[in-house]
Amino acid sequence: MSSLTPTARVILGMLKLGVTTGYDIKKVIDFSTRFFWTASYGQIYPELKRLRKAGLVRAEQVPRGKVKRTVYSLTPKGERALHDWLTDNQEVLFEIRDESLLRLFFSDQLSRDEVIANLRMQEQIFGLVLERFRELEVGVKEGVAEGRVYPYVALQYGLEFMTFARDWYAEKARRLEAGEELVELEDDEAARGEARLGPAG
Amino acid sequence: MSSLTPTARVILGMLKLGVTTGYDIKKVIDFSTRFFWTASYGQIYPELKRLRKAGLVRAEQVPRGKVKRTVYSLTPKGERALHDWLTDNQEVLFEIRDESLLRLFFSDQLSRDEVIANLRMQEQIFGLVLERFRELEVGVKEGVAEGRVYPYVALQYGLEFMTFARDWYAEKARRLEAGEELVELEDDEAARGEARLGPAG
DNA sequence: GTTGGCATGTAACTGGTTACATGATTAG
DNA sequence: CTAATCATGTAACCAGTTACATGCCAAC
Repeated sequence: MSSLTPTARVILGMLKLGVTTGYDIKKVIDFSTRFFWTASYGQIYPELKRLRKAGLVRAEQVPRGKVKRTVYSLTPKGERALHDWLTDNQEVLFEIRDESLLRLFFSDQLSRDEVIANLRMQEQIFGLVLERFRELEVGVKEGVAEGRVYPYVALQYGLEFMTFARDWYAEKARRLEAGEELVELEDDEAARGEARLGPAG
Repeated sequence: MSSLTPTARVILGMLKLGVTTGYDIKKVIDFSTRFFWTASYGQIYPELKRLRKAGLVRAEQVPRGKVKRTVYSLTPKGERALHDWLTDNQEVLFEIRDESLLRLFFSDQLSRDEVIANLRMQEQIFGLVLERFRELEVGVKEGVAEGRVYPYVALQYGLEFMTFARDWYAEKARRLEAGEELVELEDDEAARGEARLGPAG
């Protein structure tokens, strides 16, 4: 398996895309991968130094005027490490931390109106993110002609996912507002016993 | 905004559902919220003690035989904190960390076959998770009749999301295998310049 | 002249995982 | 008798965020 630290992965990838300084890497992350992969200065700068010590990147001082500025690039070893990671299919990391889902999970504690409010809020949040993605789309699509196809493909995933999530919450909210149940019990017995069964205790 | 730590949120929610020991909380998390909210013993036990000091939960020694065993329950203050958090809509946390998306993002560095392999792998992984969710479905659905509706609703979200993700990767893989492009350029000029434009550098 | 962006960095902290340790009980 | 599971906990570590600090440069 790849021995690169999480932050090293974005860094090497960004260097390969021609992003050269720690500052720029952070900037590019913040309008591209940020929705599924972030990094802060507090990680990027130390990691660049570690990568340099490990021989995966080389550093060059290229000051702009009197502002010191370190330009990084991949060494052959770094290129190899990047490629190895990109093609390594042992255990791929996938993590979601979604507080709204956790709240949904516990929503039997809430009144119908409270649940509706939460669902509508989620609909709105995902809608806003979707809008942000749409704004990105133009710029990212321009990159396609220059060979940066996959950032656009990844963005498509984001657009579709956000659309799915927004619509899912909207639909559940709509049903609750219409007085429908979110879950229909198939079995008649349980269906007759409907309504106000409190949780276990 | 809610001042509960991330781990405190699941704990209070689980206590309200009638899960009483640190051990049980961990067990229940591991087959329910784990896909969008985890916690380890290293967090749960210390957090239970903190919550007790803060007066949100009370602890009672209920040994089973000679095995010491601490049963926790919510105090009125804890109930209030839980409800406040569940209805607090200031800034809700949503985080994804998806390495496969990051790799997709950088996939212009890879050959078509390598990309296909990655996409197929993702399809498979999401398919497996989907199966796991389907296995959970029966048990979780039984809870609905006892008033635990929303765990099942949350699971529905999971099922639909996994289906979406699996199919998305499958479709992209299919297209690449069929020799289609993942992105059609609208503009003719760029379309003629197709193929092998390396990234920026 | 002052705001904002370029550029780099560090220290303190938080949140979380992993591995380890202990010991009782139950099921086979 | 022994493996699995119940039950609790800690220490070491890792990853990551936030806030702070510095100083130059360009634009208004």
